Amino acid sequence: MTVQTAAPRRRTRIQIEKRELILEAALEVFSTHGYRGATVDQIAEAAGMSKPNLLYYFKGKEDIHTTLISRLLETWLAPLKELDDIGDPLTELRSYIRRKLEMARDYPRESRLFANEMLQGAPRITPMLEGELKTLVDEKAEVIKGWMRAGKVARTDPWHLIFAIWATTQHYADFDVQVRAVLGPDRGGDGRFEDAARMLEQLFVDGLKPR
Amino acid sequence: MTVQTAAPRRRTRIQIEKRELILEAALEVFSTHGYRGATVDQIAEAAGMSKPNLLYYFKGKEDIHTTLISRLLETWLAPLKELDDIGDPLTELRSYIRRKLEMARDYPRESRLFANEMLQGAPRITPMLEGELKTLVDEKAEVIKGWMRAGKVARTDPWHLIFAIWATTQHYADFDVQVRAVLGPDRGGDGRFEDAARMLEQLFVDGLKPR
DNA sequence: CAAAAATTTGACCGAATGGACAAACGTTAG
DNA sequence: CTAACGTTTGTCCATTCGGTCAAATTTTTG
Repeated sequence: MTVQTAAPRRRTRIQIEKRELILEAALEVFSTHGYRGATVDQIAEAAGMSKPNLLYYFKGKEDIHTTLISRLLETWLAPLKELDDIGDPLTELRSYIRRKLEMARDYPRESRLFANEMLQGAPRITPMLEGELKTLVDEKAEVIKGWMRAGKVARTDPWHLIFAIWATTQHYADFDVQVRAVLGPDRGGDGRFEDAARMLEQLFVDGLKPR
Repeated sequence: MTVQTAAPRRRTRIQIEKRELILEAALEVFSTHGYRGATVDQIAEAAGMSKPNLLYYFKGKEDIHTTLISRLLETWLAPLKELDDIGDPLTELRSYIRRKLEMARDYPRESRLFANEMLQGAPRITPMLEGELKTLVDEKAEVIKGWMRAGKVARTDPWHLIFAIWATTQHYADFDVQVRAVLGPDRGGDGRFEDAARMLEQLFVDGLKPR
C-alpha cells in the first residue's frame, strides 16, 4: 500500500518527456541568443507547444536556464575527469585534446551556452566554478606536475596549460562563424576539425616534450 | 564666405565629446550583457545623461552598436598587421602572442564585445569577416608558410596556428571569471598574465621549433 | 546683447516580454 | 461510466524597452 503523502509529487511519463523536449529547445535558443536575448515564446515554439504549457513544466525562464546549466557542467567536466595518471603522459594529453575537440564539434551549443555564461560574468554559476571546477582542476594540475617532476613533460604552469587546451578546442565551437569565414568555403568544411586536431596535437605534444 | 549647403551638417565640439562618452559607456554595457541584454537606459545612465539626450546623438541602439563594432575591428586587426616578415620568425611570433595577451589584459571589454558578436553568429559583421579579416589572415598565413619553407618554423597549418594564438590569448579576457575562479585568490591576481605569457611563449615557441 | 542654433529632458507611446489564471480538454483508475 | 487527476491553451496583465515629441534650457554667433 503506497500512501501518497502531501509533499513530493511523482513525475509522470509525459512530464519527463516534455521536460526533456523543452530543455533541448531551450539549449538551442539560449546558446545562440544568450539568456536575455532568448524569449520564453521562442523556446515554447521551438519545443512545439504554447507558452503557458511550457510554464506548466518549468517555474519560469530562469528555472529552465538553471536546469540546463547545472546539467551542462557535468558533461563539461567529464573529459577532464578522465585525464589519468596511468599511461604515457603525452599520449594522455593528446587524447584529452582530441576529446575536447570532438565535444566542440559534436556539442557546439553546450559550449556556446557555457561561453555566454562566462562572458556575462557567470552570475549563476560562480559558486560551482570556485567549488567543483577549481577542485577538479587543482587535482589534475597536480597530476601534470607529477609528470613534470618525473621528466616526462616539459616544466610549465599546469593551470595555464589546461586553460590553453580549453581555449583552443572550445574556440572551434564558440567562434565557429569566424573560423568558417576565414577558412573560406573550400577549407571551412567538415575537414576543419581534422586540420585543427593535427595542428593542436603537434603544437602541444612538441611544445611539451621534455628537453 | 562659407555657404552652408543643406546636406552634411558639421559636427560640434560637444557632439564629438558626447558621442565618445556614449561609446565608452556602451562598450561597458554591451560587452557584459550582449546586444539584446543591454538596454538604452543602462547605456544612458552609464554615460550620465537622459535617454532622449543619448538618442539625440545616435539614431538608436543599433546605430551605437554598429559604430562600436566597426571601430573595434580596426583595433583588433592591428597586432596581426604588425606581424612582419623581417626579423627572427619565432621572435616575431612570440611578440605577437605578447601583444595579443596585453590587449586581453588592457582591453578586455573589446574582446568580450567581439566574442559576444561571434557567439551570436556574427549577424552584423559577417561581411567584414569574409572580407577584410580573411584577406589579412590569408596574407599572414602566407608569410608563415614562407618561414616553414625556409625551415625556420616547424611545418603545420598556419591558419589554425593563428586561431590557436587568438583563442589562448583572448581566453584571458573572455573567460576571466573562470580563470580567476580556478586560480583562486592567491594566484588569480595581476600576476596571472605574466604566468600565462610564460606558459604560452614556451608552448608556442618550443612547439614550433623546426625539428 | 539678442537671435539662432544646439542641447537636454519630462512625459508619453506602442510593441514585446515574462508570467498568471481559469476554463477546456485528455487520460486513467476504480 | 465517472470522478479525479494531469495536460493544454486563450486571454489577460504589469513591466520593460526602444523610440518620439514638444517644450525648456544652454551655447554659439553676428
